[in-house]
Amino acid sequence: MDRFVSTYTNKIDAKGRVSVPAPFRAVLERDGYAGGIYCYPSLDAPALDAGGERLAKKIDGLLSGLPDYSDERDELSVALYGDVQVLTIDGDGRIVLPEGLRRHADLQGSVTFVGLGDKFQMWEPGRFEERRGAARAKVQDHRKLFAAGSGRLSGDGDEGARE
Amino acid sequence: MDRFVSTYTNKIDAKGRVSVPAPFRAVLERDGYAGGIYCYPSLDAPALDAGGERLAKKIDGLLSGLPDYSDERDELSVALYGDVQVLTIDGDGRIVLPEGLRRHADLQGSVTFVGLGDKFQMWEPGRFEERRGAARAKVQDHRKLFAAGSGRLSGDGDEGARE
DNA sequence: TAAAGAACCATGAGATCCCATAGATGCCCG
DNA sequence: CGGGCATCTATGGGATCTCATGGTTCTTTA
Repeated sequence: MDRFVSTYTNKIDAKGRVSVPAPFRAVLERDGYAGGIYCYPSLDAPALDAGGERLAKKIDGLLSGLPDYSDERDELSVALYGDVQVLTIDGDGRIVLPEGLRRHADLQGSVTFVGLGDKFQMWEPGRFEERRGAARAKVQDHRKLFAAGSGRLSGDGDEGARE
Repeated sequence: MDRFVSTYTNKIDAKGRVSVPAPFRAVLERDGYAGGIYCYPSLDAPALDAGGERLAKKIDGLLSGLPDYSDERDELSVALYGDVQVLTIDGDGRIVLPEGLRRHADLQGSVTFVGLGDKFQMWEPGRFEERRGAARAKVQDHRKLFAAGSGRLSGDGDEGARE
């Protein structure tokens, strides 16, 4: 199991600490954990993106596709690297969320960790519920496309009882 | 054949544990069991979908068509990965159903496991009977389409029993 | 030296493991 | 052919371990 999966909600304590869900920590270690996780504001959502080495490499990969010194690359570099913070995980599996990041995602009392495969996001729990609803609706819309392609993800419903 | 087949009903004990039917466990092992089964709410039924590595790869496949770091991918990931839970099977072949999943399928005293080939579903026994009845009626209507497998309709029990 | 940050300890709830029982099945050997 | 033994599965309960969380102490630095 080497991907971030599922969602967990943990509390932020008085000092701004939050426990990273244990399953996520396990993934990070397998991912070549180098003392800290990479974290930055999501480009298109009031949330934070985070991940380990694999995520960092992926960002590198995106940039390497663009010519050096191009405007596009500069812009993307700033967008992707500019706001990145390396958060260290303490002995008890907790991170401290810096003020800036917390503000972007509007995090206060607690944080919802959402696995997205090779990275995860941190959301304000209420906001995340909205987003989750939208995401589910979208999956419904696209189900036919999925079904046509690589097979049925979830062909349940009335056919569920077939044998 | 390593497909999930037939239906079984097992009890949920006081701690929320349920035995995964032994034949299903056998299939999971052949499927490259990696420490846990993937489980998520069915999109359009009060049931849970579950499976092993093959199912996980299928989900990966759905997303692999979308570009990294696109809004769309993030959004779909939330629904596809965010709702997934990895349930570990203990030494006695049991899993624990988390509260959220149990609620979606309205599971209380016992669970009906339904094999669907690549994956299986978990239903509240009563609800499943309703579905099964409806499905049978439907199949009767379209009998000719299934002419080749005419004998199978009522033979679920026997069929499933052999492995 | 005061304030901030990092490492360390404490604890309760929940999850996991291990053992015990019982019913069912199949097999061996008489 | 039949009795009994071994096995496997589902299920229950107790012991143990993990994790999230809160608090305290030590370090660093301004």
